[in-house]
This record gives sequence, structure tokens and C-alpha cells, in this order.
Amino acid sequence: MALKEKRDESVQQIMNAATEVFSEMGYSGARVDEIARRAGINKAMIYYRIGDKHKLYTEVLHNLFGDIAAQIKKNIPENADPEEKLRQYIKNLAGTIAEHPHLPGIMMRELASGGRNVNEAITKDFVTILTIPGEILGEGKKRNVFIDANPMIVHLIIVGFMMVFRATSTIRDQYFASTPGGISVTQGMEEIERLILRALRVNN
Amino acid sequence: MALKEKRDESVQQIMNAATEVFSEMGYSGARVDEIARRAGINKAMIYYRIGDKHKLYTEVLHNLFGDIAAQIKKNIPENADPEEKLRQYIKNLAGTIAEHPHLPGIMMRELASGGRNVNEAITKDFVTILTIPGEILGEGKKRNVFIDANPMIVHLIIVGFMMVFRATSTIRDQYFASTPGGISVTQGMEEIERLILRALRVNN
DNA sequence: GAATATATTAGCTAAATAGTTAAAATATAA
DNA sequence: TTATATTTTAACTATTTAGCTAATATATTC
Repeated sequence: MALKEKRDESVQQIMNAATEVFSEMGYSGARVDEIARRAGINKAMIYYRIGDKHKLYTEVLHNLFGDIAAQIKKNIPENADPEEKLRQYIKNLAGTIAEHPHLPGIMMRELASGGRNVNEAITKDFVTILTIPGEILGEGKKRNVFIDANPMIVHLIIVGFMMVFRATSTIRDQYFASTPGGISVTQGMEEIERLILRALRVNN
Repeated sequence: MALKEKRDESVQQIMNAATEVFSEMGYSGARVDEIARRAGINKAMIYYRIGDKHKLYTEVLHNLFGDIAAQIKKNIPENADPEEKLRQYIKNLAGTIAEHPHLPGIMMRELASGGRNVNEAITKDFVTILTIPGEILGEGKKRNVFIDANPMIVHLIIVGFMMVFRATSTIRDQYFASTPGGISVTQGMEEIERLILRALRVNN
């Protein structure tokens, strides 16, 4: 294999394994040896290619949050009515989490720590994300289709639900192993969309 | 001081410090030495009075979740209409979190780990809690004041929001330090109540 | 107030773990 | 094919940390 390819493959394997392990165990719980083991490379490679444990962690955070803002904006139709835009916004959030299954775990731990490793770049991403529901709700209110509601709160309701819904899947599975009535991911995402829209619409 | 009092005081100080440190740092990040330091006692006391680190952690979890179920049920008026009951349910959840400021952090980390330390007793508490919105929503639907909605999802929306809302307070404060528009805890709790009720009511 | 029981501590030990280094393997260039 | 550059590794080190032990301080009982 060519040198560049080998290097890129090693880095990719390290990043994948690190994302997995940090999400499962948290920063302190994650073992550099375990990350190396899952990446199928020698531990020294991590220090040679990326840096120390903390650098590795912030790289993982950056990779996860880096392009989320862009992805959230995607496919929101320019000229559609606010309701349609809000639907797309929710779908985009759901899609992002589906594509990044380790996001809820890492995000919840990061929030629990008070955002200790959220640097300026990541804060900027969050602000960018927040402008989207801000604009949608603002337009909806102006057109008298949505009530007056705080976009930050609406955003936190949606994101909070999605993270907790995903994070509780194991526990819920255990719970519903005996009782019937489990809820699929699709059902969960449809339900939050339905309820948020009912909450915001002036007329239901 | 009497022996029993001394012992109880030590145990209390250990539990308080442990709750604090586990919530801030997570299980692996928490240092037994740091817990002892904050409790103002010698580290050996922890092993003498409670046991090893993992035992200490499950004790903290037990103390936090143990009486929550009871507290959630509190003050829900027997003969009130479903809307009033749901309001009280939300207020109780908010009150519990207010009384236990370390709950969101510990709960989020615990969820992120897939509920690794959630034992059968704690699972039971969760089930007990879930029966409450189940009954309220069921009654509401029967009386035709609420739409048909999954109680688990409604519960996760409320709890997810409250946890994320609390957990993001530091980050939000930083964000709103420059821009105006910060949201108080009271405002947040009133808003989730208003929106959930709007989402569930047959007629708004 | 002496004897006994309980509470508390200083200081140690063994294991785990982040990070390093020097040498080996592999690819590229001449 | 040989020399050079890059990638990868095995094995080591220093530090951190959970857990323990034997001795000391404090309270209770007689």
C-alpha cells in the first residue's frame, strides 16, 4: 500500500475506535490501550499520528460536531411554509443522530461535565444551529401560523428528547422485553415531530 | 459528640461529597482521594463505612433515585382533571431536579453508559414513575381532553428537556453573556408545561 | 478512672495506565 | 539494488490511584 493511504487508514481507524470508546466509557473511563486494540494498531501510533489522549478527544469532538451545523441546514426548502421547514429541521436532527450513533453518548457526557471541552469553534457551531429554529419560529409567528415560543427551548426539547430517547434504548428494550409496547426509532421521531408541531401551531 | 452522631455525620459528608464529585467527573473521573478531601475525612473512612468505589457509586445512585418515585407522585390531586394532574406531574419533576442539583449530571452519564449501574431496584422506580403519565394520559384520552400519545415519549420529552436545560446552563450563560435573552429556570419550566399541554390538548 | 469498644488516621502497596524511546519493518527514490 | 524516508512496533518508565493495615484518638461502659 502507498504510504499516504496507510497513514490515512491508520488515522481513520484510530478516530473510529476513539469515538466508539469515548462514547461508551467517557473521557476518563476510556483507555488508550483499548482504543489502540480496537483500532488494530500499536498504541504508539496514536501519539505519533494524533497526540496525547486529550488531543485525541478534542479531535473526536471536532469531527463529530464539525459538520453537523452544515448538515442541519441541509434540505430546508427556501420557499416552503414554516411548518414544512420545521419538519425538515427535525428530520435533519434525527438524520444526523442516526448517522452518528455515538453522538448522544458523547454529547450527554460533555453536557454533564458542563461543556468542559467545548471550545470556541464548537460553540460557534451551536450558535449557527440555533439560528435555524430561530428564523423558522420567527417567520411562523409573523405569518401567524406559530405561537410565540422561545427557539432555544424548542430546540432543547427536540434535541433533549432525541438524545434521551436514543440513550435509553437499551434500558427500554429490557423493560419491554416482558411487556409489549416497545417504540421504534422511526415512531419516536414521528411522534416528536407531531407533538412539537401541535404545540406550536396556532390552530390544530 | 456521641458515636452514632459522629458516624452518621461522616457518612452524610461522604455521600454528599461523592454525589458532587461523581456528578462533576463521572464514575471513572471521580477520585476517591478527592471525595475524601471534600468530605473533610480520611480516605480510609470511605472503605470502613461504605465500601469500595463502586459500592459508593451505587449507594449514591440509590440515594438519588430511591425516593424520586414517591416524590413524583406527591401532590397529584386525586379528583382533578387530567390537565391539572399533568401540570402537577411536570411541577413535581421540576421540583425533584431542583432539590437534587446533581441528578441531571449523574443521570445523563448513567444513560450515556447504557444504564450499566441501573440495578433492578432502580428499574422498578422508573417503571413506577412511568405509570403516572400513563394513567394521566389514559384518563385524558378517555375524557376526550387529550389526544392519543405515548406516555413513555411524553415522559422522555419532559425529562429530556429538563436534564438538557439544566445541563446546558453554564454553556447558555456563556452564550448569553454577550447577547441578551437568557432564560431563567422558572421560565424554562413554565414553557415546557405550556408547550406539552398545547401538544396534548384536543382543543387549544 | 480503668477497660473496652468504636471512630479515625497516616502512610503504605500493588495494580493500572498515560506517555516515551529506540529499534524493526516497510515503502520510496536514486 | 542500495540508500533514504516513513511507518509501525515491542518494551519500558514514571505517575496516578484504588484499596489496605496497623497504629492512634475518641467515646462508652463498668
